[in-house]
Amino acid sequence: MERIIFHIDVNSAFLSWTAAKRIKYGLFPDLREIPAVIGGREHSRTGIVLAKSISAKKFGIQTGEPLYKAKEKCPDLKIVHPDFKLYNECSKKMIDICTKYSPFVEQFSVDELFLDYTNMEYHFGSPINGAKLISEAIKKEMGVTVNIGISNNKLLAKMASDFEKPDKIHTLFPDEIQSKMWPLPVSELFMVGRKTEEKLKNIGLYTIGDVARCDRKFLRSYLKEQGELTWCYANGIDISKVNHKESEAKSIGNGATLPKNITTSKSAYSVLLGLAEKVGERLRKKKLTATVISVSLKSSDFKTYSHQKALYSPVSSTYEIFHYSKEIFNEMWNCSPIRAITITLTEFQTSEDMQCCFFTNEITSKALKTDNSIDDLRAKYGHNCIMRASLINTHLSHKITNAQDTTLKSNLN
DNA sequence: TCTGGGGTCCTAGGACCC
DNA sequence: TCTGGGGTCCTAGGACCC
Repeated sequence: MERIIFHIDVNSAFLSWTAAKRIKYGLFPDLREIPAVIGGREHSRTGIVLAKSISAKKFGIQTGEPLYKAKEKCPDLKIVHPDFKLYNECSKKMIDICTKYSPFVEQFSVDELFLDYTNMEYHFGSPINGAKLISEAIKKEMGVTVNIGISNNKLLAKMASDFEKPDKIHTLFPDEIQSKMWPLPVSELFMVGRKTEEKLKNIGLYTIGDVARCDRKFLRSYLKEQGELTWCYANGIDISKVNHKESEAKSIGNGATLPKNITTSKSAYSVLLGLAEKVGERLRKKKLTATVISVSLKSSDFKTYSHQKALYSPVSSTYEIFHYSKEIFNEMWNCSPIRAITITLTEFQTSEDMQCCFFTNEITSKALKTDNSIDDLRAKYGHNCIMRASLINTHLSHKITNAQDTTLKSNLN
């Protein structure tokens, strides 16, 4: 039996959610009705456009471009800082609303989800009708609009939700693929990025239809697994299921682009310590330990290098994460200026497994106790209530600890 | 003042074992 | 001393997503 799958996508999510919150607090005008963007620190080199209003788009402003460039295109542009805590709350709320229309809901990203509507017609009517009910419920309860794509599988539903925006419902059933999807440029196809687009154009494939009609085996030999996938997607083939069970994270990482390029190992260590604190706190919050640590560096010419280390016993304390990332850093750094640093932890075990680990020594358990106390304090009184002496006044601490710690006040201004 | 931050998955090469 | 092939695991890098 054919399934009915919805893909639900919040229109300019970060901007819409922020706008809805401002309106709730009586702050006008509506950000969606003026040239406005959500973006980081305007005067720092890390400030880029994360989301834009429709009128900002009319000025040629694009997601991902530096804020100063956006401001050049539109001097009156309103810039509002992101509030990731709010976005996570909104994401959860949206899932709650959708779960009333089907128990099979899969979160795909902070602002997108899949919903399996199969057999729900009995309760909520035709797929179009069900989609209208969901769209109206989200609008009423959250004050934002969504696009909903409807089809028989996730890929086609996702492609459909990307058609005309905002506040629209589109279908893309298999008999509509030729007319609605094949004429689109190949770059519009899910999982075709810049590199693959170039390779496809090199062999004369410009539209999704070109790819669909090309020989499957040939494309596979040309692009390997990626070729197989692209051919299947171009033909609307996708057998993946809506996975409504929450899947465990496979990696946890934190990184930072520095205000200035780093040229000494001493300043790199400060950054590593700040990142180790952050990533460690997240790991411990999930009651996990990790056995692989990786450090990646971005040089001033935007090339990234990474090294990883498999550990004999799992770690979770800031002390250990810092210790090993420093070791990895020393091994790999060639003294060229560093633009950004990231620490990533993988290969998790639950911390219960670790507690009975034979190798857990006194230093480790002491470090863990300290970390847990700090984590508790921060959970209660906010991240900045306590800080390592070595990080004070480095202004790196500010950069790292405040990266996502935006207050209500600054968001409403 | 060019280009954030957090993820997943795939590939290719090398080490090591039988 | 020089030779094989298959399998697994690890690592670094790269592609893609939002």
